[in-house]
Amino acid sequence: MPESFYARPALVVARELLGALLVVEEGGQRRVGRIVETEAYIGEHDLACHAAKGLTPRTEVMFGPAGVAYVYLIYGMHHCFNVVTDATGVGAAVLVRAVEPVEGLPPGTRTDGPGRLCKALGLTRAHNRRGLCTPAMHLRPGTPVPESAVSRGPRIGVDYAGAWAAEPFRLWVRDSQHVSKGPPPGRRKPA
DNA sequence: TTATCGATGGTA
DNA sequence: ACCATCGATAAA
Repeated sequence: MPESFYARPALVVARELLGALLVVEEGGQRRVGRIVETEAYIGEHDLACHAAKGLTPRTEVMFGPAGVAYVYLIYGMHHCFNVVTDATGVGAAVLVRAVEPVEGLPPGTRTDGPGRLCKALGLTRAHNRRGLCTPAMHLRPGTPVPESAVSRGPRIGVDYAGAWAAEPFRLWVRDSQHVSKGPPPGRRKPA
C-alpha cells in the first residue's frame, strides 16, 4: 500500500485493511496473513485511544506520519500491532486483531487475537516505529471484502472509556473462522 | 460449553 | 494501579 493509503481517518483505514495481506519478512522467513479483524482508534478525543493520554514517549508514534507500525507490550507478555493512520499531528491508529494464515506459518498456528497474531508473525516492540512500506514489513491488497461481508461492533477490552466503549469501531469479516472470540463478560469493570 | 484466575512488565 | 491479552483450570 502507498503511504497515502494510511493518511486517512482510522475508521476508513480499518475498513479497507480487511482482506489486505500483512507481510513480514525476517531471517529469510516470509510470513503472510490476511487481515480479518481490526479496530479503529480515531484520535486524542477518543478516550479508548492511547493517544488520549496526550503526547508521551509511548504515544508519540501515533502522532507521527501515517504508514508506520505502533507495537506495544501489554499485560507484560503480549504484543499488539497497530498501523498509524491519519494526518501527522493526529494521534490515531488501527489495531489489527486477527489475520488468517496465508504463508509461512506452521499448520495449526492460531492467528486470532492481537497477541497471538504478533507471536505468529514474530512482531515485537523491535518493530515499533518501523515503516510499513519496506520489504521487511508491508501491507498489500488481497481479496477485497464486500460491504455485505463486514460486521461492526464495540471494541474489545475498553470498557474504561465511557461512552467511547460503545462506538462500533471494531470491524471484522463476518464469516471468517479466524476472528478473535473476545473476553467473557466477567472481565469487565463494574459501573 | 462458559466462567474465573493469574502471569508479568511498561507506563503514567 | 492500571492495562486494546492469553492459556490453564474449574464448573456446569
